[in-house]
Amino acid sequence: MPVNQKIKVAVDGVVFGYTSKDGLLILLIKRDVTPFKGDWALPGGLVLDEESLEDAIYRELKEETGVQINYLEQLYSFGKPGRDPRNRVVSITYYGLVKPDGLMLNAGTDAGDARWFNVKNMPELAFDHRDIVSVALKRLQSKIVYEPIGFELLDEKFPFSELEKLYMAVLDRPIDRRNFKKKVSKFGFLIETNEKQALETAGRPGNLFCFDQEKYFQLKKDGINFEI
Amino acid sequence: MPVNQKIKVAVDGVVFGYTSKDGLLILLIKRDVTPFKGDWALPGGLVLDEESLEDAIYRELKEETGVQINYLEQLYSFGKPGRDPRNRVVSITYYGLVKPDGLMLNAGTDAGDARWFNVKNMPELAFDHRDIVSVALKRLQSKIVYEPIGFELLDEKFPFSELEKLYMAVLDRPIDRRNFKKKVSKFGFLIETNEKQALETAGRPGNLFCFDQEKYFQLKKDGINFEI
DNA sequence: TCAAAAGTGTTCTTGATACACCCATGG
DNA sequence: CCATGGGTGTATCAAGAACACTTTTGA
Repeated sequence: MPVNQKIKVAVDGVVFGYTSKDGLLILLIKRDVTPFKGDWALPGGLVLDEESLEDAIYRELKEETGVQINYLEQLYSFGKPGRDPRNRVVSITYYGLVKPDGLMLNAGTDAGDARWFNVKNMPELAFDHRDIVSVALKRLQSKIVYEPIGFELLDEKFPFSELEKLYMAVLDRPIDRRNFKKKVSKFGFLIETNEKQALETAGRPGNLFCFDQEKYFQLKKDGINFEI
Repeated sequence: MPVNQKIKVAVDGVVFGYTSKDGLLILLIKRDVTPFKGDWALPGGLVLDEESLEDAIYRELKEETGVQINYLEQLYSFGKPGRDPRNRVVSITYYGLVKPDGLMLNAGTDAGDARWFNVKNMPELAFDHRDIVSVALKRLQSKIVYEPIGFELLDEKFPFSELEKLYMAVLDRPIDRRNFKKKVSKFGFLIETNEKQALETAGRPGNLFCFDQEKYFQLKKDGINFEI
């Protein structure tokens, strides 16, 4: 039994954001140390001896980017020898979702080099972070059709078209507006408010909706399952 | 940056088997060291400095149980401080499937204390292994309905009723034989042979079927998705 | 000849898909 | 009054669910 194991444990986070203007976004930081100095990478770092994995990823995200996470879930663990050229590092990765009002960076301490990139227009990434992003994107795509995590990427109140465009951006395919509305409405956790969208552009303003989390959890507990 | 991190990295495996006689089975080993000496636990152990996580779990399963794994997939990583009373251990867990002809234990070196238990009749487990099994079972249940991993729990040739009973055992609910057969047959990767089941009991013997892996991968590549 | 398990089709209901015109607003 | 984007309903088709009797074998 090797008690003198040399493996280190890290956490890394794939944080997604969304705006209809910029599409599906991912949060990266610019490395200021070797290896891969100057390259972009996922936020993350080593786990402290006494903190849980979740605490570690929240701490790293706060320190390095200052974003406010709405949803976080463990993704996968990467541990191939050689993925970090310095030491053997096993990284437990998470993916998170941020609402548009939390996209503002630099609220943290040393977030000077954090930036959002459109997922279709990412730079080269350090380590095996490209693989991690790829797994995260697939997970997001498959999860968003059977749990309403899409709402965690929108403001509290949003026009219906935002939800629709978000799904198109994440799933990367067209969606029929009428069928989509029928499906989503059927579940009953979408509340229509009396307010209307504030426009910056021409076009008819849409009604604002919000997500009824209470009702969703109730439905989920009763065993009703959401599927888009 | 803490370079003197004290966390250890382990792998643990939830290995499922199935026979129509005994139902859905899980592989446990009896601990012969403290802590939890004499209790049952999942097979697993610390990862060696130079081996991949997958190599580690295969090695541990072989050393501790000698089973022959047909399917293996990473499950989840558990890392709460205190889950192991001795040291901080982060465990990357896997779940695996074994065909009935690989159920034989003791082919390994020191597998004297490995045993199969029906999932509905497990003993108390060491550490947080009960939680791990619970996650694995949910994963198996959700995976078996959209990927044909069920075939990895049956012999090469099997009567159709075995497949049906397996699904009932895993999903823990009744299934209509005719509807199930229609669904499964529709995909076209189920081959009917001319052979008939050898009976130990009364009743009409069923035709034997086998799973066409080639065809399945072809269909999958073409983007056809299986769902029971 | 009885008990046990396998084999097989049809009907009905529900959900999925395809599709086009009118409405409210800003410029 | 025109351009832009939001809002809405129906008809067709496919898949899912419910359901019972006949056949083959061992005892």
